[in-house]
Order: sequence, then structure tokens, then C-alpha cells
Amino acid sequence: MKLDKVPEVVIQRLPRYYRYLGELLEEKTNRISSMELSRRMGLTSSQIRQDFCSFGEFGLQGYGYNVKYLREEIGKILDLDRMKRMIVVGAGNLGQALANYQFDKVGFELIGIFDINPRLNGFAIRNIKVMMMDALESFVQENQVDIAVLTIPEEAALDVGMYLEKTGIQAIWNFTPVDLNTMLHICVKNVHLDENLMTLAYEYKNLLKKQA
Amino acid sequence: MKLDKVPEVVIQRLPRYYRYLGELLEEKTNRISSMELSRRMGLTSSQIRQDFCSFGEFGLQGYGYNVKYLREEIGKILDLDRMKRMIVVGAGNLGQALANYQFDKVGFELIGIFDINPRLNGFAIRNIKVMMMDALESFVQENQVDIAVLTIPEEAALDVGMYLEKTGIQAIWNFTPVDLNTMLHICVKNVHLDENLMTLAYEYKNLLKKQA
DNA sequence: TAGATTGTTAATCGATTAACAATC
DNA sequence: TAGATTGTTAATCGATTAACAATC
Repeated sequence: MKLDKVPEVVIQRLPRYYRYLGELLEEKTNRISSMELSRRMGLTSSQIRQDFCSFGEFGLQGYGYNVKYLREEIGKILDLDRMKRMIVVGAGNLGQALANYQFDKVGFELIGIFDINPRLNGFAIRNIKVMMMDALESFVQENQVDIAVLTIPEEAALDVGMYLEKTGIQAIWNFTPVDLNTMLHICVKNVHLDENLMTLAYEYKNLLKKQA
Repeated sequence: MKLDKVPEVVIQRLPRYYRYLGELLEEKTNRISSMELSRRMGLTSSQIRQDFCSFGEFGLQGYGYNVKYLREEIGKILDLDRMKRMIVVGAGNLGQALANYQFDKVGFELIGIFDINPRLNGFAIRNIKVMMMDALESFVQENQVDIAVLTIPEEAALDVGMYLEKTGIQAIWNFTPVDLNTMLHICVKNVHLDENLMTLAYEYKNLLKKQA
């Protein structure tokens, strides 16, 4: 039963399946049952079969799933094969850290870094020199840019976000604490680290309470 | 109807409520209705009332919610008041970036940074010198450490995670791509940046498809 | 063929939305 | 008092789990 639209919750789980299947491949395992995979991942086998069913039929009765094939299919759904071109906007600590990350494996290639601080002008990270923000517009016109990683201070987030949208960039990976997705019409994924840490604080409190 | 256990999904939303209520406070708004808040946040008013109801009664019929009071109560639930002591393990790009972050606002104080690279020994970030890993055990014994931020390479993640658990640290904010929560018995929050980026790739693909 | 395991339907569980009596 | 808005119950929706016929 191949659905037209894969449910959002399933999409959220795909990268994790992709990683586990990659690990299996490294262990030279070329087939796996939903039961065995469920044990490894801490899910139910029902959920795994239901998830895979939502975007196609990848298994074989009495056999299980072919690891390599299943992994490739998930990669296709997530569009990991096609290279996307990425720039980092905001070359502070976090921006530099992300610029050093190896996102090539998941299909992202870093082609530019931008900042407003003149002292960073020309400073190179992985052979890519930091450019000034006023050079961004022409850069986007001359180079196809798929996605901008936004690592600037909160105060500038909305302005720069709207500016990026205006240049024609259609996806933003947003590390500022501003909910840009509700304000822009392009594709935005928020990473709110502070919110994540707050939920950890809650869980930690509960752990301590249980021990007391 | 105050529930014994606040549902996980509600907890995930609390930091966002906390942030919006903080913004309202800065605008000197001291009361808000579920209807008005729902407009701002892009939720339904029903959900907001249902969420708040799950951990108490904070509103007043015909009036709405007192912004300052509601925010404080959410802060208490998340345990943001009590200061937690935090160390960063792995002083690479990401570790340094996080060490520079201001997490004091949400109740976390950085008290130590650790790495295995001797060249970083003594290098200071925000007045905190990087220490070598072999000094970690005695450091934990002499200082109460609540949480470790784990920003080390994937290969070392499991070993160091188990080591941290053994020292008595009870919470890990895990930035490695390893699912430590399934392997350790302490409180672990995973931040899998690569997985997050993969779901952005999926959404971006769909956006392009819609336009074609 | 017999055993194993999928794909899929049905049952359950939980979360969101709608509705409205209670009450400020 | 009249209007507004909560707290809460009921209805709906969606996601997870259970079960099993189909089939390799």
C-alpha cells in the first residue's frame, strides 16, 4: 500500500533507519528481518513494517529486507544522492563549527561562508574564504545556492532571513532562536538548541526526583 | 485536571511557550488569552488550554493568563531556576562553540572543558581552561557535575559515554551520531544534526517538486 | 513442502480539535 | 449584569500495536 504522502513522523525516523542500515552494511550483513532490526533500534517490528510499507514494498516474505537495497531506497526518498549547494551565513563559533562538519555524506556541499565582521574577511575554513555580507546577493546570482545555514545573533535573524528569501534561496537551516518557519514562505528547519537543553533539564529533574 | 504525568509532547512544547511568554513580557504585556497566544504561535487555542491544563490551572475565566506567572510556572516545571553544573567533553569546533554559548539563562553553568589533545591543554574559553581527559575523574569527585556535553568523534562516543556514566554524571547532552540513550541508564538527550539536515533535504526536495 | 516473515487489515492507544458549561 | 474566556468533556483524527492471511 504505497501512500501518496509519507507521514511526517515516518520521515523523521528515516535518517535513523538509514544510519542503522549503514552500520549493518559495514558489518557485511546483507539481509535483516523487521524483528531483528526492531531489537537493535528499540522499536516494534510492527512499526518498522508499517513505516516501510508507507512508501513501497521493499521486503520479501519469509526472507526479510535486503539491507543495501532498502538503504538506497531510503536515501532516494530523502534525496541524499543529489548534491545540494550550501552556504553558511554567520561565521561565529557555531558557524565555523558547522562549516567544518562533513555534510557531504548526506548530500550537502559547502560553497560559501558569509559574515559582517570585516576582521573575518578572507579568513578561510576548509579552503573557503569568508566573504562579506554585501557580496552575498551577487554570489547567489552567480552560483546556484540551495540552502543557507543561519548562525547569526538573534537580533539579526528575521532581517537576514527575509533577505535570504529575497535573494531566491529556498531553504534555511536555522540555528537562531527565532521561529523563521512561521515568518517565511520557503523551507525552514529550526534547530533550537536552547529548547532542547531545557527539555533535558526537565528529564534530569525527574531522574533526581525518582532517586530521592 | 492536574495530571500526574505531563505528556511528553507537552514537555517538548514548553520551552517554546516559555520563549513566547518572555517576548510578551518584554513588550510589557501582562495578560494574554489562549486565542491571542494561539495566533502568535501558530497553534490552536484548544491545544494551548489543553497543554496548560495538563499541569495545573493557571488562567482565569473571562480574563486569560497572567504572562509573568504562567512563564514562571513553566520555568519551574522545566527546572530552569536551579543552577546545573555542566562540563564540555571534546573541545573541537563544536565543543568550543557550545562552550561559548550562553546557557546560563536556562540554568546551566559551564565549569569545565575536557579533551585528549595535549595541544589544547590550558587553552581557555570564557576563563575556563581546557583540561586533559585523565583529570576528569578527580574533577568530578571534587566538583558536583550535573551534565556533560558530549562533542567528541563518533568512534569514541560509546567508550566515553560509559566512562562518564561510571564517574557518576547523570545526564549527557549528546552531539555524537551514536544513540547513547539506548545504551546508557542515565539521562541522555541526543542532538543528531545530520539527521535533522536529512529531513530538511526531504522537505526541500518536495518544495522543488511542487514548483516543477 | 514447511517455516519464516512480509504486507496489510483491524484494534488500540494517544493526541488534537470542537464544544460548552462554569465562572470571572 | 453581560461578555469573555477558561477548564474540561466529548468527538475526531492519526499513530502505534496486534494479528494473520499471503507468499516467498
